[in-house]
Amino acid sequence: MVRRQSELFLPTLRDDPADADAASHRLLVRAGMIRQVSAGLWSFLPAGWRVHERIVQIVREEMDAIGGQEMSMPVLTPIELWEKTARDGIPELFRLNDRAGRRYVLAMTHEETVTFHFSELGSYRDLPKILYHFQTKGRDEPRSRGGLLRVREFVMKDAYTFDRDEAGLDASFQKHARAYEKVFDRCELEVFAVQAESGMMGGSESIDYLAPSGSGENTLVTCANGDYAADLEVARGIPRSPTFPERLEGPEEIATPGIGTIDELAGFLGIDPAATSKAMPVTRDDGTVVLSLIRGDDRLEEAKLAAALGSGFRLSTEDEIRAAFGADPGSLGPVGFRGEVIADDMLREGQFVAGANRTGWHLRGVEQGRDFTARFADIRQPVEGDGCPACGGRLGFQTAIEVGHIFKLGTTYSTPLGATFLDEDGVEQPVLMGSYGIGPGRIMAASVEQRHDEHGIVWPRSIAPYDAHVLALHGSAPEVLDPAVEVADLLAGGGLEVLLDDRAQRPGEKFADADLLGVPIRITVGKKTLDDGAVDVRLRATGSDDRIPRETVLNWIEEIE
RNA sequence: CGGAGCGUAGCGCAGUUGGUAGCGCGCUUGGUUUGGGACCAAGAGGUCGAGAGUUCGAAUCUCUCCGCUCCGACCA
Repeated sequence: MVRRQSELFLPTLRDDPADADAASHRLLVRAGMIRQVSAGLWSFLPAGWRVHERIVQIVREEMDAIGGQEMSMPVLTPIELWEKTARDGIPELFRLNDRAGRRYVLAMTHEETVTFHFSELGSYRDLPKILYHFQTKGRDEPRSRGGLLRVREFVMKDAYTFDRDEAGLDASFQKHARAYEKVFDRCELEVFAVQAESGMMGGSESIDYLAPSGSGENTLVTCANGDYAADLEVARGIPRSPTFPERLEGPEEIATPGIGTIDELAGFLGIDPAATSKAMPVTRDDGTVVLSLIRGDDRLEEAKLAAALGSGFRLSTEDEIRAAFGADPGSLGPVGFRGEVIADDMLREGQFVAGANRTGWHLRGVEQGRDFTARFADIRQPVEGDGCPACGGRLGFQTAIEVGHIFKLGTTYSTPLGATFLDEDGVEQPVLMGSYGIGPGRIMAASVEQRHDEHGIVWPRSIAPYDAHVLALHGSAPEVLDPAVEVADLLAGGGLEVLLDDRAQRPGEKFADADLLGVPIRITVGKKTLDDGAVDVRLRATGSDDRIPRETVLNWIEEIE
């Protein structure tokens, strides 16, 4: 197909939009692909939608390849379904009423709906199944940002699997993991598959797909050796070993007047900050105060603590702290504390300085087991340069975008929604489910983040808005436009999607717009070369130029592929 | 929801002690141009985010509200 640029709705901008920070935000807006309607609400303009739909098609093909069946479920969902799974209280749910006062939500995901439908099946003979759809999701995000990076309404491909047993669920899960790898390969997107938190989805196992990016919401932790990749929230790093002072037979009180921070404490005592401990009291949702304890030079990873506690929590208030410890924050420690202590694994070995639970006093030589007992877990946040848990190499951090996430849900949804089947023995069993999401808009943004230069976007062929961009310099002049149309038709006849810049604009503006839009192959038709019957072809990715006879352009393109 | 900032033409911005709104880009018309965002000339385009107040007079001062951005909290 040939699209004439003079007809295309493609409002490119010469300047960056004022509030755009992320490269993808900046360039997608400038290239005339997306426009903002309101906070977190974006329209895709024609060229941008073509990219989106090409990604959608790749996802569709890979889903179909693993036996997925495409369907469609409504965005508007009666709230009763969400009440059954106790997800009606999620703050991100958009809620609304119809004229009769019936209550609805805008689906933020479709586990409830798909499981509701699945209940119509009832036999082990119906299993397994893979159902999926592309549908708009609504999420009342407290803070949308960065163009397409985090939005309040977006299209997601969500797939759901139904299996009779763990082995089946595992097989379904692995199929999706492989399909996702293929999707990202085909989109030429660099993506790391990492273990992740299951968050509000529940379930046992999940894999997050993170695309390294100049801008994003996740921090990807990787080892240079390629042995390890994880999201910062679950990553495990091995910090340096502390330099401990001489061992003491028992804890020894020491006055530390006015000292509140670890740096002050370590400086005052003349010791390694890593030989101190930091006490961070938190209050569980049920109101009990728990003491979380980490090494003095570490930071608490709240996601890990939440997982270890198995409940929500918040930092304790000063009043709660005084009531529980009888001391001010800054002098707290595990020795003598009557409540639960959860300590970081790094405190298992050695003697540390800890607060004495007496304002202005600390204890030296505190060791676990002898002086206090605690439950140990990995609750520290890794830092760059930590040792890799797999190989001992150095860990590095990268900003990343979450482009997909797959979950083993088990019976989390099937039980409350009554999705069961009868096995061969006529026994009713809950079906085991998995759920698998991928965001085409985020893939689009991540691709731009990974592939752009100072002039604009550099799309991979697979998801580019067009395969080839034919520029007719002196566009309105028939002696140039006619051969340009010929070239465009030739390419289209060879199966390419072609954008023909037939506008009357000056050459420089056409080149600049072409660079911005980022179509992989550019063919320039101008007076300069037409005398020789030639055109110039340039690859956006490499900037390489070739001058070739215009009738052989298609062969040239086939050759380079 | 906390902190910071910004709302003036399609986009990017200026507007001093309050006196009735401007610049660049873009757009329209005519002309000269045309291989990396041309030039000349003539034009069109604004409830100055909204409301209330102070004032003879408000883009400008006061109050309230709304919207948007960034940081944090949050995040299937």
